[in-house]
Amino acid sequence: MPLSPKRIAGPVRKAKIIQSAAALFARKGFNGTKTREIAHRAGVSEALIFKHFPSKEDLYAAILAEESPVPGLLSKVKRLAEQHKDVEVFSVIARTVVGGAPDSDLMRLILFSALENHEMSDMFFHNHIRVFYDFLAGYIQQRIHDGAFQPVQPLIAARAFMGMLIYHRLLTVLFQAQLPQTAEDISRTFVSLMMNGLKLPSPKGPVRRSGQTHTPRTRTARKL
Amino acid sequence: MPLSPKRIAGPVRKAKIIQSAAALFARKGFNGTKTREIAHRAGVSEALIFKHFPSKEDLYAAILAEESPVPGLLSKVKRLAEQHKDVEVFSVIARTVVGGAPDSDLMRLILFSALENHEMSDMFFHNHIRVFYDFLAGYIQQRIHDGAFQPVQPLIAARAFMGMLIYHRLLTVLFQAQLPQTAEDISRTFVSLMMNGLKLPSPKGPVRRSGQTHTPRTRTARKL
DNA sequence: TAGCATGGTAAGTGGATACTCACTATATCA
DNA sequence: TGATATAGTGAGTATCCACTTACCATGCTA
Repeated sequence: MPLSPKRIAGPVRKAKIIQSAAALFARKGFNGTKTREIAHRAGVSEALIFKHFPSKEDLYAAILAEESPVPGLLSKVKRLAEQHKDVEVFSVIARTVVGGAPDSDLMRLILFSALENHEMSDMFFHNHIRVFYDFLAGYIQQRIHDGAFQPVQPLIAARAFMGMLIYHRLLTVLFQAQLPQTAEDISRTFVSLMMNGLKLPSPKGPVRRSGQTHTPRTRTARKL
Repeated sequence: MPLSPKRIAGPVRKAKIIQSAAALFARKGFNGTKTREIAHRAGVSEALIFKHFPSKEDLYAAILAEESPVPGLLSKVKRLAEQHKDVEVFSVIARTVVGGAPDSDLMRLILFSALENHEMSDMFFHNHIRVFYDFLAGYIQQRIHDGAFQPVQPLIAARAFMGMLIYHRLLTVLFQAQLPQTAEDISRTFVSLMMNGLKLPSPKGPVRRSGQTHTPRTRTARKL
């Protein structure tokens, strides 16, 4: 071993360990990842990990507490929402998610922690996912009130849209089930479906067996 | 120990072991589940597990090879599809998924195996999920050809619809994020959004910036 | 009812794994 | 320049865990 290539400031090492561990936890889960591997990947001894984190659990928690892509997206979307740019609102969200956020590591990390039910996962849900839905549902509700969208349950509609996007990510991340189209085309189709879906219903429209009744403002016949 | 409460036929024991193991693998994943726990839950000794399965891996594979809810649903849907009952086709799928299939254990099992990338998960994807998509996409394509739906990419549309449903299940299974509405109402909203989304676009319709151009057959004005 | 296949277990075993201990190396600065 | 705090490690250790071995128990049938 040469003279002294090592010895880095504490916080830097700590960050490096977190980064290495995150990559491994994302690929193999908490139980599947060994502290020895983390140490090796971070280029340090196993003992050093325990100088920085009391236990493997604590290291895991530190990772999940790191930042998420949600706040950034949310503020961007809010600006568009204020201007009632419906299509833009949905497009930005779609492009962000279909285009790769959250990245596959974060996606796997969240899934793993939810499945293994680490408490941090509830935190993630409440602080990030939930906040986002509440906003999106609120926006949809407002636009229904404005007469721009048909009266649907806003939370369900929000979930439906996010479902298209996240599930698409899920299939690509978990099963490498890519689609032949470009991310841009896929986003556009999702947005198009959603915007059409939210438009006021046509007369011989779909499933209106019970629940909220609502007289469409304009009506027209349509072939088939 | 009393006289002889035990000694059950081989295949029955084996099934019991599979069942116990499935419940545990679903809750804690492959690495998180110990053979000792499986034995305890099945009410047998650890050694007996290894009489039935050469290894823990083999036991896991046996579980994933068990049947899935897909084929049953698929045949039901096919019948409706032949009659071009669009709304019914989507409704049956929606009710089945929102109503609880796959059950939460199976859902978790699939997710875990996908994350831990067990080969069985690829098999599951190809034999069950994929088959289902191909059918649904085929159906959508046919209805587009019939002039009943607007021309979208069928695979993307199929993924969008299944996304709404499965993601909804995912949130309830992973985060206990229930919605206040009944399963029936939720299904109806999903179907309604999808059917509207697939209808031929209105003139000042959404996002039509590029890609497939298509002159709508009938057109009507709609307020806002 | 002897013999045998089958159902079942207690008690290991060897290798892995999270975490510790005792210690060395390097930087900082009074 | 040495006192002190900080960065770092090799070599454990106790425990756990998948799997094995050697053995007992029970039902079946010739």
